[in-house]
Amino acid sequence: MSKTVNKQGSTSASRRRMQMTDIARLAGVSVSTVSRALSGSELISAHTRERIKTLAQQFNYTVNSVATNLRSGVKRTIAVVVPFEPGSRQSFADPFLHGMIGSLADALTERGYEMLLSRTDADRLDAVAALIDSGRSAGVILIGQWRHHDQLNAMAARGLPLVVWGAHLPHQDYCTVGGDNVRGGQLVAEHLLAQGRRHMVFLGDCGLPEVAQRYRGFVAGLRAGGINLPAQQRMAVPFLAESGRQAMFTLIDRIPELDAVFACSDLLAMAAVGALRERKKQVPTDVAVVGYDDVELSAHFNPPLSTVRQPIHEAGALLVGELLMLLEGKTPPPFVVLETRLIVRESSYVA
Amino acid sequence: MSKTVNKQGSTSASRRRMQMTDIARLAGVSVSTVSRALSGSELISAHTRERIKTLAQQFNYTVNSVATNLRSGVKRTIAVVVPFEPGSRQSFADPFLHGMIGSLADALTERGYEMLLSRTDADRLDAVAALIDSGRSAGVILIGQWRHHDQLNAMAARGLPLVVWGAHLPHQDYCTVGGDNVRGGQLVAEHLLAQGRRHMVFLGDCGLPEVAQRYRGFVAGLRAGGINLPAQQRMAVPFLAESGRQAMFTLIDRIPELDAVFACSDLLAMAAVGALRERKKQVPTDVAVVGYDDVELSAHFNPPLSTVRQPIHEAGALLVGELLMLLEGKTPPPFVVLETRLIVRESSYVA
DNA sequence: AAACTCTATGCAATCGATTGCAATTTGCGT
DNA sequence: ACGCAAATTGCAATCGATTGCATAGAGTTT
Repeated sequence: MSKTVNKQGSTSASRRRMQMTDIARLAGVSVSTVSRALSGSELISAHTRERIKTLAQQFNYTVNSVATNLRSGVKRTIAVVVPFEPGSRQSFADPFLHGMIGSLADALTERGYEMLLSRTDADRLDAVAALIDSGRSAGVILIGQWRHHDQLNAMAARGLPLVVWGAHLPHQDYCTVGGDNVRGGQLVAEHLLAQGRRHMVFLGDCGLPEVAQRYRGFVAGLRAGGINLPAQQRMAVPFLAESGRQAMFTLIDRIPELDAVFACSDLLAMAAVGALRERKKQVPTDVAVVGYDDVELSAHFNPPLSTVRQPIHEAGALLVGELLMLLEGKTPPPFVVLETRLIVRESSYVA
Repeated sequence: MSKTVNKQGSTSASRRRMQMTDIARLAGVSVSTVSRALSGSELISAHTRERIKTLAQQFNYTVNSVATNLRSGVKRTIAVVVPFEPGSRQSFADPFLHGMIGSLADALTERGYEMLLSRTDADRLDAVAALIDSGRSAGVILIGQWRHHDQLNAMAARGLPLVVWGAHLPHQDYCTVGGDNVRGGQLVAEHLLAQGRRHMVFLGDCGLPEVAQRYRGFVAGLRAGGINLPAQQRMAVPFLAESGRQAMFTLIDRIPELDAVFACSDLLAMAAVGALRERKKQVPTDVAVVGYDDVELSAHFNPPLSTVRQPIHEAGALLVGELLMLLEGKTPPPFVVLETRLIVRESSYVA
């Protein structure tokens, strides 16, 4: 016969899944034996073990991990939570998030964990706790702390296994991994000053801790060079290309002598370049642009984008590592600040 | 007191999770009553029900969905599988995938499902079956069929609830949702011909069904305009920016009279623009570039990128809808081909 | 006050696996 | 052939919930 026949001989609709009892019956042994054989227990004779394993494979049987979890209490699912701004769900669009998710997916797969991806309203972080309380996941990795430092502290106080990608803040009871945002902002300031720029603007919402730190570093760096950044040279924009573009138009009109833009994400920086181009400003000749994150596309942008690199890959591995430590009852470092480098490309450099 | 105390009064390490028996004891009723009260059953008096719900909230109790699933047999987790090319894990980097994942996340959340995100070696798709067989997820949404049409057919024959984003192929037993790739390629051909372009190149790996269809449409469109596309004007590149860049260099050297590029993804198109720029070719004046997907960034690229729009949002909703139909035992349409539009922007249009 | 509805709650089996302990089989010495 | 240890395998309790059926009260009718 060339065509294999459905083992249940059923009509395609109602196929009951194989389960351990079925295999046990087929092998003529008890479920205990099957369970032990499939988990490779030495208690079962090598011969029986192989026979059962083969049988299971033939019938496409895989142990039901839901039942296993229930019985053994071990969960191998980690929730990765990506908050979005209430109102617009759009924040998922930032390529930085994708890089982060990819690197977390890698790190989790490597350690044998599954990844439950969950988008949550940034204002309803209690849903995060429910992911753990309901047993759906063993722990949570949250990307960005947004405006909810206190809520996160409360969750940590409840002992929820939680690690956060974000800024290190004072009075912080939860674990964070993040870049050195202050230093990042400072590096950009120094670079732009060295390029002879004097009239800068900052794109980013300082309501978010990471952005606030970048801003602080930037302002401090400028001040050290004898330059002030008046409030009207800053615009609080969400991480959305269109918002960045609009904000940029406003700033161009407001500050005619504008010669440099520091955007707190590469996405915003790209949008800024677009807006400048529409207003016939040359990048970098007229206006230098620096972004943040160093997403993959930045190197291929036109012109290639100067930016502050966030070590995404390292971050993913660290976040996962720390969460697993928490789950094992160990105490990970309360915060890790990763090294941050400025990558100068053509968008801010005139030879 | 300002600091809240852990309900269990435990040392942070070993906190046993609340469970239904605890709530039952606290309320002085049986677990059955708690179960019914929390699920809002009319069998329980309104008064008791409210009392129990309040209690549960106070103690941060959420029913353990693992146990619920086991007992009720209903699973509310869907696996989304993103294959990567064996060898390089990089294919996750394509922004189109992120858009797709985002839209699936939305559609699933809306319908009350969780999303298990899984990266799998494109050559080991049997892992996909295991996701279902092991009960980790109720069904699978696979992004792209890659080179595994037959394996997918086999899985469908086994009755696995599976829907695929990709091309509609002959002899296909699994459900697909995809764009009209042939038409897409054809639209690009017509557009480029109308722009007076004559020396085109195609970037993309025709080993993948979707790409092959785009290529077919493109070639057909060119032929209708009296132009041939010799094999050496095509390069099989994976969906990676750097590969696109290198391929483009090769093609520029190989075809001096080159005046148009059709890349089978926006990512490749952007990389192509970068390579052209490095070789001092103006886009679109010297060379027109058209991409595929219309990812969010394309509109903000420099120059804004002409591209074929794939209706990602609609696709996500459809994929989820069809999978849920399968799970309910209904029969969804075997394939859906979504309308495909050419978006002309500056990268291929000279006024 | 007995008989009979309802309403609200509890008992116990069940989902599909794991695992400590008991039971059976096998092998070997004498 | 008998006894005993070692090697296998099976029984039954368990994980945390759900749900059909039984039952205890409250209220109504006669």
